[in-house]
Amino acid sequence: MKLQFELQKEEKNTKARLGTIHYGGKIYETPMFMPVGTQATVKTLSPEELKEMKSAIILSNTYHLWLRPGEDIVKEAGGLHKFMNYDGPILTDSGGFQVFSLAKPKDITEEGVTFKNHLNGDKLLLTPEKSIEIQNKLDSDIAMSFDECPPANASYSYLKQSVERTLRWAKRGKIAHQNPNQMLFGIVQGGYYEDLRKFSATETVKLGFDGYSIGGVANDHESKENMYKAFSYSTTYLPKEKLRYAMGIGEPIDIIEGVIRGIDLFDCVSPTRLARHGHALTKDGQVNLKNAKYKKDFTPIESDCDCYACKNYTKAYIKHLINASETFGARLLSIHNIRFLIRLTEEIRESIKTDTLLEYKEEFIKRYYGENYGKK
RNA sequence: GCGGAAUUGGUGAAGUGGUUAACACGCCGGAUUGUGGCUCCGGUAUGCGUGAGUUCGAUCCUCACAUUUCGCC
Repeated sequence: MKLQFELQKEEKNTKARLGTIHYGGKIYETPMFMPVGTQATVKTLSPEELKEMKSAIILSNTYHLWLRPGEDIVKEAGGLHKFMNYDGPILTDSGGFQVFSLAKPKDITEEGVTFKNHLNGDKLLLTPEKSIEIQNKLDSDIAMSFDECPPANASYSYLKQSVERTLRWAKRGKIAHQNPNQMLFGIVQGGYYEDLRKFSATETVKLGFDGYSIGGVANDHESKENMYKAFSYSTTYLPKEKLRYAMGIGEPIDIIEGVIRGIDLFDCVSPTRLARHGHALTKDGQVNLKNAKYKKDFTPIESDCDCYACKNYTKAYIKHLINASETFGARLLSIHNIRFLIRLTEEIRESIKTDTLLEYKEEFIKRYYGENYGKK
């Protein structure tokens, strides 16, 4: 059962889009936030809990499942859905991000990327063909092309040759792709250079993919403007009828700005990572529950939130769990933070329906950042 | 009662006769954007039991006292 995307509406004042994803007899709406479950689990959460918070697509990772337990074991289990008991759509990242996080530039060749297995030190070679083969066996619903995700400070000349190589890798991956039930996305790179993004997007589109990802946008912590430009430079050259996915993007404001620039899908580790470190996302900004001022705060994280954590537990209790390193605290905060981002996309979709996304953005910023927005 | 040992921050403790008293935990903050890592980065004793003395200078040396602790009667 291959996933189907339908574009439903474009907002009047921005490039924002409303869409539907048909999958397994169910309909999901875009723009959408996708929780990350690198090792075939969204850390601390069960699939039932994810459904309860209206999560749809979740992510998993080729590199990690390749190393452990191994793609053949997942295949023998009946594929990733059966293995982890998740019947919603699953997207797998190709291992491209691990090129960024684990490999050194000299480990990257035309053939592929040499990694040092972070579990035991073994030397491993991941190629576009291998990445696709693994994803075929995992039987995810959306596979990613194997790309190079260069660092934010990469030079123009490096990015240019990197973009060209990622294009050649995309072509090789497409040839290797064998799973008719699985979508395959191409990835647009090119840093913050308009001509490189344009080249990368148009050439990737020529190869013909089921959807398009925008990569290399989540590793610059200096300039949000650059990130937003990279969104625009990419989506401008992508076909309207296909899904667009901003890889690794998940700060609330970045999701809003991404939607405004025509992006449909977002994923990010931040809701679960922040949760494990004691932080809660709220409409009034990020809250650090480790702060002493919450010691006697017997109110929920957000009184108007419909999540399991907010309906049943107080900040003081969750703070205590986090301070005591109890995993239930991380679970409650993960539930809240993911639900927060999903609720954000629900509100974004409502404002696209009424063509009021820009007003929504202004109100969101005013409340989330107060007077300080832009001064950071 | 006699003899010995000890006394450094919230805790466990290192240390030196001379600019800012190590380290760890805790505590107080901050970070975190296609997740190796409950991780990373800051801050946290104007003072080294009390008093007196020696010395240019003492947490460090001397004496007294207090407290704790061990052994003996």
